Amino acid sequence: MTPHTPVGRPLRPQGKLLQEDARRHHRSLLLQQLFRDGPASRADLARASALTRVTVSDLVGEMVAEGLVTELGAPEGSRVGKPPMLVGLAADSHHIIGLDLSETDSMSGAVVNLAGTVLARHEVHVDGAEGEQAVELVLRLATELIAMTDRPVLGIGVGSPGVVDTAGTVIDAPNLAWTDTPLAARLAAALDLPVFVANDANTAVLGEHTFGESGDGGLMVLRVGTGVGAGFVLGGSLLHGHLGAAGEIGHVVVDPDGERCACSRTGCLETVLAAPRLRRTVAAPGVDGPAALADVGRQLGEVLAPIVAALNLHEIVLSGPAELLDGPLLDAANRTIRERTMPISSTGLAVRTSKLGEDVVVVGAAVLVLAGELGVS
Amino acid sequence: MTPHTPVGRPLRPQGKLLQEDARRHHRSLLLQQLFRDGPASRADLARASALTRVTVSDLVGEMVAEGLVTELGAPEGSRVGKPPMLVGLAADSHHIIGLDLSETDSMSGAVVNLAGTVLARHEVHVDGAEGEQAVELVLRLATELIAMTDRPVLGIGVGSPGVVDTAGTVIDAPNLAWTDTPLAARLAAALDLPVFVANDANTAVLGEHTFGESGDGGLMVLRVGTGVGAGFVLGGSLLHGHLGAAGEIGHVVVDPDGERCACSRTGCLETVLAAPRLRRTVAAPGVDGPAALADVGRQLGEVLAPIVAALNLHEIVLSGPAELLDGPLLDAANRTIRERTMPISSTGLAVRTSKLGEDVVVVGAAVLVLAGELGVS
DNA sequence: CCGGATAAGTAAGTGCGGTGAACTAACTAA
DNA sequence: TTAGTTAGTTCACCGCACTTACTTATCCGG
Repeated sequence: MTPHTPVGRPLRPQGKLLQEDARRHHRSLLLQQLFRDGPASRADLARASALTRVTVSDLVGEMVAEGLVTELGAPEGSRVGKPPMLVGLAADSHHIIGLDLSETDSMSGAVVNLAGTVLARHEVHVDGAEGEQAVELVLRLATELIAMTDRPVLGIGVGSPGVVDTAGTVIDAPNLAWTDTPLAARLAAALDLPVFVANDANTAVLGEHTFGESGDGGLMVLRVGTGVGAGFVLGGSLLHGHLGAAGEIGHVVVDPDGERCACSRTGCLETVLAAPRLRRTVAAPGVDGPAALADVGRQLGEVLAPIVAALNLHEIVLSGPAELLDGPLLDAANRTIRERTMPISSTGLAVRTSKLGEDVVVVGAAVLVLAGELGVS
Repeated sequence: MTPHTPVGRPLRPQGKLLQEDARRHHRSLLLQQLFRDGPASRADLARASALTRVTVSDLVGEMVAEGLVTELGAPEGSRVGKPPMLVGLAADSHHIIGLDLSETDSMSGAVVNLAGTVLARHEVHVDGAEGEQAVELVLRLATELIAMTDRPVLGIGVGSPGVVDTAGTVIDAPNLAWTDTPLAARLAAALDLPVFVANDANTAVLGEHTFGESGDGGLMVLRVGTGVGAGFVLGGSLLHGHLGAAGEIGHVVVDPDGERCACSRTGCLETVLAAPRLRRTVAAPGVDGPAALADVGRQLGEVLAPIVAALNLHEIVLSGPAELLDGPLLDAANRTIRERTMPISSTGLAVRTSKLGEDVVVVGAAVLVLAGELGVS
C-alpha cells in the first residue's frame, strides 16, 4: 500500500523504475511476509516470495545488519535435512510515533512498535490553541513522545481532523483553524524524520485493516465522535478522493425535515448520529432508548445502503462509544442495509464494532508510517 | 491501470519484480505518453519519462521494429540543433475486438484500433440462447469480427452483463443463464488470444475515462438501459469490489413504498429509472413529463448523495437515452446531490451525460485490452 | 560562407541486481 | 557407514539502464 507520499523522500514508482526500486520492493515483500505470518526461515521466505534463496539471503542479511530483522534459532520439530534458522521482524528495533489530533480538547499520541503495540502514551491539552499555535503544540507533543523512547524512530504518523491531501497538507480543519496548512512538511522539517499525515478516519481504517480482524475485501470504518466521518480501504489501499475529502459523510442529509445542522443544512447524519447527540437522545425523559437508537440505526442504514451496493464492501466497522453503537443501533443499520440492497451486495458483508478502541487512530497513524517506510501493512 | 488479469499471460508485479518487468513498465510509460499527448521525439519522451535518451532510443527502436510505433518525420517549426524525428503510436498496427453482451436481444461487437476508433461493427441475435449456447455465440461473434480485420489482433475485450470477477469469470448473469462461467478462459483457449472480461458498466466507465472528456479524479458512469448499473474508476483504476459486484446499484431501494420489483423488493432504483420504465412514465396520459423526470432525478440524487460524499467523486456521467436523461432528470439529480452533501464534496463534482453514445461499452472493452496488453489507458 | 552553439540520436563501456548451477553444512533413515 | 534431504552460500553470468563520449544536423553571428 502507498497511502501517502512521505515528506523528504523519493516518491514511489509511478514514473521510471530503477533496479534500486526493485530491491526496495523485494525487501518490502519479505518484511510483509514476516509481518503478516510471523517468523520464517530464509528458505520459507524464498518459497513464499518466488525469489531465489540467494537473493533472499542477501536481503535478509542486509536487514539483519540494520537490526530490522533478527535470527531466532531453529524451530522445535525435527525433520530431515539441515534445520532452518528462523528470522523474524525485530518489533522493537525501531519505534513509531502515532498522533491523534481528532479529540476535542486534547491531542494525544503514543509510542508504537513495529508490531502495532502501544508502548507509551502522552497527551497535551489544546486550550483553544489554533492555527500556528496548534502546529507548535503538535510539534511539542511529537518531541515529547520521541524523548520517551530510546529506539530510533522510524517516522511520525498523524491522524488529523478535517480534509488532508496526499502530500500531508491539511486543506481544512475548522476546529484547529487550519487551512492549507502543510503539517507534514512542517513536522518533517522540524524533526528531520519522515512524516505522514491523513484524516483521522483514514488512519482509523488503516489501523483496523492492518491490526483488526478484517479480511481483504473493501473495508469501511465509520467513526462516531464529536462528528461523524468515515474512511475506506479498497483494493488494499486507502481511498483519498478527488480533493482528499473521501469519507466526509457526516453532513449527508438523512432527513430533510430533521434538525438544523451547524453546516446550515437540515437533517445531516451528524444531527442524529454524533456521540453527544446520541447521549442526549437516549437520556431524554420519556424516551425509549433502544427504540431511539434503532431509529438512528435505520437512518444510518439508509445512508450506507447505496455505498454498500456501489462499492460491494466486505466489512463495515463502527468505531466510537460501544454502549451506544453496539446493540439496537448496529442491528438496525445492518437490517436496513440488507433490506435495501441485493443479496449479492449484502451477503458478503459483515457489520460490526471495532475491537481496537480509541487506539485505532494512533495505531492507524503508525500503519501510515509502516506502509510508507517499510512497505508493510 | 491493471484492471484485469490477462488470461494466459504472466500476472502483474504484486510479487517479485524482474528487470524484464521494469522494461515492460518503461515501454508502457512511453506508449502511454504517445497515447495521451500524441507524437513526440525520442528526446521529448526522454524528458517526459525521466529515462535517458539512450534508453528511450532503445525502447523506441524495439517498438518501431514491432510496428507499434512509426517515425513521422520532423516537425515544421525550425529551432537550433538537429531537428527531432517525431515518433507516434501506429494506431492501426494492431486492432482490438470489443464485444458488448449487455443488450437484450443481440450481442454486438466492433473492430477498434489503438486510438479507440471504431472501424467495423457486427452483431448476432441471441434468439434465446443461454448458458453454453450463449458462450458459443460469443465465440462466433468474436471469430467473425477477427475475420473482418487484416491486422494482428491485440486481444479481445468483453463487456458482459452480470457480475464478473477479476479473472474474467462471469459469476452470475441471469439473462444469459451464466453462473461461474469462465468466459475469458473459454475464449482465450479457443481463440489463442488475450481475453479480458468485465461487467458492461465497468467497461463503460473505462471507455469514458480513457476516451471521454473526464479528468483524473474519481469517475462514476451510471448506465441506464434495460436495467441500471454503474462502474467506478477511482485513483486511476477500475473498482471491482469484494465479490466483483461493485456498481450494482440498480436494486438499491429508493422508495420503500414504491412499486414491486422483479427482485422481490419494493421501490428499487430500477423500478423508476430503467429506460423502458422511464418511457412509460413520460408517455402516461395526463402526466407532466418533465416534472415526472425531475422526480426520478431527485430520487436518483438521493441514492447518489451518500456515494458522492463517501468517495469524493470528480465526475458522474449518465449513459443511456439522452432524450430522457439529459434535462430535468439530470438537473434534478444534480440539484439533489448538492442539497444533500457538503460543498467540499460537491463543488469539485460535475454531473453530465456521456458523449460517447452506445459505443462506450465496446470502446471500454478495447480499453481493457489496451491496459492489459500495452499498459495504456 | 564558415566556425560556434545547440540539440538529437548512437556506440561503447560500467554497475547493479537477480539468476542458475554447484557447493558446503547439517541433519535423518536404514 | 552410506544415501537422501533440506538450508544456506559462493560464483559466474545476464539483462537493463546508466554514464561518457561521440556523430549528425541544424541555426546564428560574424
